[in-house]
Amino acid sequence: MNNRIQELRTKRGWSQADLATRLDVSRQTVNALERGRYDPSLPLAFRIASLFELSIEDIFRP
Amino acid sequence: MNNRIQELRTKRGWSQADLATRLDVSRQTVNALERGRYDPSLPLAFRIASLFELSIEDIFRP
DNA sequence: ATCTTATGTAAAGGACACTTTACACGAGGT
DNA sequence: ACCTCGTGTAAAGTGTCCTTTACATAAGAT
Repeated sequence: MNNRIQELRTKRGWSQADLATRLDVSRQTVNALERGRYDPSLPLAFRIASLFELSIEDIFRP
Repeated sequence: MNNRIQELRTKRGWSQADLATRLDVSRQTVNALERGRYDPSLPLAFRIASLFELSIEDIFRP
């Protein structure tokens, strides 16, 4: 599952650690998501979409 | 996380086993999702949304 | 040259997502 | 009485999600 997390994060000038804090996950989790090591849980996907004010479908594509 | 899976399934006259087949998961997984025992993975959430022709946000709410 | 910041990665562990097999129960049809 | 169908649940196993701790490296600032 492809995602635009890195693009959306850097567009805002945030580090992975910044984003991790805002999502209430570890920095390693943000790194793993950006590098495609695994997909987020559904609740985390909702937090990501809400933070970036986009729909889940706009950020992730199957 | 709340979801409308049972409502959408019964509206179509499908059994849990019918839905499981269409989603390519076990019947127990459908039952667990409907009963709120756990949330689907993100890929499965996409398959559910696609099957019902709705957005993930229309089916699940945090 | 040293320090800091950002990123990538590893290992070990806990919790969750999903499987298969199996059993129980109620409702309806014959 | 029996059979089938739909649903609920349990136990054991596998893999994924996410954690903490820890180390490595590159780039930039001083």
